Amino acid sequence: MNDQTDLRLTPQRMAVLAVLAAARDHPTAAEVHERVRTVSPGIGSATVYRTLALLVSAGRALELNLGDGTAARYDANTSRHDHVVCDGCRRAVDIDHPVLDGMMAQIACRSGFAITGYDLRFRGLCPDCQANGSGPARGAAGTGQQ
Amino acid sequence: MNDQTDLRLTPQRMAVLAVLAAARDHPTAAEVHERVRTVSPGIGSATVYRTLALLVSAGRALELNLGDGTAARYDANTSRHDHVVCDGCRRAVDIDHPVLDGMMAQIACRSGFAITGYDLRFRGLCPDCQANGSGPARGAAGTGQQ
DNA sequence: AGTGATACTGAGAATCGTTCTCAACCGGTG
DNA sequence: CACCGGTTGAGAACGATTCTCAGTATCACT
Repeated sequence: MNDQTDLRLTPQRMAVLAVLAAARDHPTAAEVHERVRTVSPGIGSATVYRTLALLVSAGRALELNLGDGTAARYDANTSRHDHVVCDGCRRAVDIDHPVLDGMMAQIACRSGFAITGYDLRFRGLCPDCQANGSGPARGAAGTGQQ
Repeated sequence: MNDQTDLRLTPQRMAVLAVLAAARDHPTAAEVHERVRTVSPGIGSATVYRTLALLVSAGRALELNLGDGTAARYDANTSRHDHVVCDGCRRAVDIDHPVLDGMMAQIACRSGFAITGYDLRFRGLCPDCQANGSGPARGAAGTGQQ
């Protein structure tokens, strides 16, 4: 009822997948739409959203929120990894790091939750923004969750 | 421009602060509005949002996103802590745990970012939802970030 | 080839959370 | 009292996302 039960691989879906696979940044749905349109001009935004959701639930893509109220971003790198988000330019960079499995067990034990995963996001200033002396972008300042 | 530089403590603001301080859950802005209204019936939602933003930037409250696309939540517990979010009922529970300071230094070194903080959120099923056998809530299933 | 059944699509409307705009208001000061 | 800047509430505006719906493509049979 969730997997590829009769799931067609239409041109639109292939285009979205290709765009996502080619992206080295973490595009929003709107950005994906824009890029897909260069190759499949008639595609509608609903289709892009639908396809993105499909890919996420099929495990072919990851959805991530930067923690400010901005649009969700998508990542074709589906291996376990985390992100650092720049407070200046909002860019998100992938990071690999030693995992928190031991901590998950502790948390599970103390909270009574059955822990299935975690999201970890670091905040900071990227090298470029440090050089430019840019402060945090307006509109999201001080709004990192915690 | 950020602190209590000429920040009036109006009845509305006191009401919002009081509601937030009394809340043991993590209410959304709409929930805060609803609760404040019982005490200050005429208050508008714009005022609630404004006040919440004010409290956050004054360090009197924390804003948090559950990572699905749902509304931001507010927390009067401003000490450094993280959350476990239930995939069933969407409840968020505070957790204290040994911190990641060492890891922050590593990440900073490897990524070139100047790391200023991090957001850590665990996902799982709370004891109640485990007992009820509830699967993940519809509408946000499989949508935790990363 | 003809016929359903079903999945997929695009357009646009609808929805939700949030912010903006604006006129009215309030409290303190000169 | 007149003024001033911060504050308020209502409602419009906004951006992101989902829903609705009618039209289309595709498959399984015949």
